[in-house]
Amino acid sequence: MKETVKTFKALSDETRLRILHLLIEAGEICVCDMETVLGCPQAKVSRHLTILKNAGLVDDRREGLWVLYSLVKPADSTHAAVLKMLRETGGGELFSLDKKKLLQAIQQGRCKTFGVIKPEKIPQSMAR
Amino acid sequence: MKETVKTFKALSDETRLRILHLLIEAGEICVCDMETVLGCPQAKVSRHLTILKNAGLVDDRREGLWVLYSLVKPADSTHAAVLKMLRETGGGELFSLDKKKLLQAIQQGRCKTFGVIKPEKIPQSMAR
DNA sequence: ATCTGATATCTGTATATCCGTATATATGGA
DNA sequence: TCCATATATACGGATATACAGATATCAGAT
Repeated sequence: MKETVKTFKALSDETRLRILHLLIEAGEICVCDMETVLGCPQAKVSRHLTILKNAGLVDDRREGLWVLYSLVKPADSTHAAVLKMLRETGGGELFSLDKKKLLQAIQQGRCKTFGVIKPEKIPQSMAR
Repeated sequence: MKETVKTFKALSDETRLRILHLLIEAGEICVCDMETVLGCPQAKVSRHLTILKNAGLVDDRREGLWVLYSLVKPADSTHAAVLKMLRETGGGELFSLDKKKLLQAIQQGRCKTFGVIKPEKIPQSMAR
């Protein structure tokens, strides 16, 4: 049950929920794109990503200069249920704005992930 | 998304998770039975119940001297998903002990809810 | 080796949360 | 009305968390 508490604590912050919903939408993106979309300073984004990683909710991998984050493949049933719940509930209005901002960043060439890092992996919902 | 954060914060505490699992198991019980089962002081239980109530996760109703708490009928999809998740994940070892303690309290006549308040409503899993 | 861009960590401060203890409120009975 | 039981709330201290700003690390290019 201790682990479950850790999971819920990780989910108890608006910025972290926005990040998770962004990852649901985009699949895998770099930290600087999160800064762009969320409008948060770099240190803040990085700190929250560390928390999500320690809670076992996201994975990271380095790709050149960048670090790309994505949702984990859920290991236990709690995580699976949590991620399913997040997908189902959608995130509300604030996240709709984030999604719009990501789309704009892509269209205006300000998105690194789908601009220069891996343009071929752009998700359906974001492709023009 | 603000509401979602509130929900997760309410879930980010071991005592509160134990209470929720207890309510899943017992259906509706009074505060003093929770004290007995959880082994927590009255004020602590009451405080956590207030937090769960403010988060919209539990309902309460007065029955004479006692106040009986139960899980809400979920209003929105986030709550429904959360409660479903709690039911599915089961709560782990610590809660198994709580369940045992509830059973013992019933058998030894120390449980108010199913001893004097509403003995006819004792759940299947607890009946001898 | 040095420079630059991207990301992570440290530090101090403000705020939030949790807990134990004490006190208040509510209900029913003598 | 007074008492006993059940529950809720207020207060103060300890710990945890979030943030901004500064600094450190890391990878690649020159």
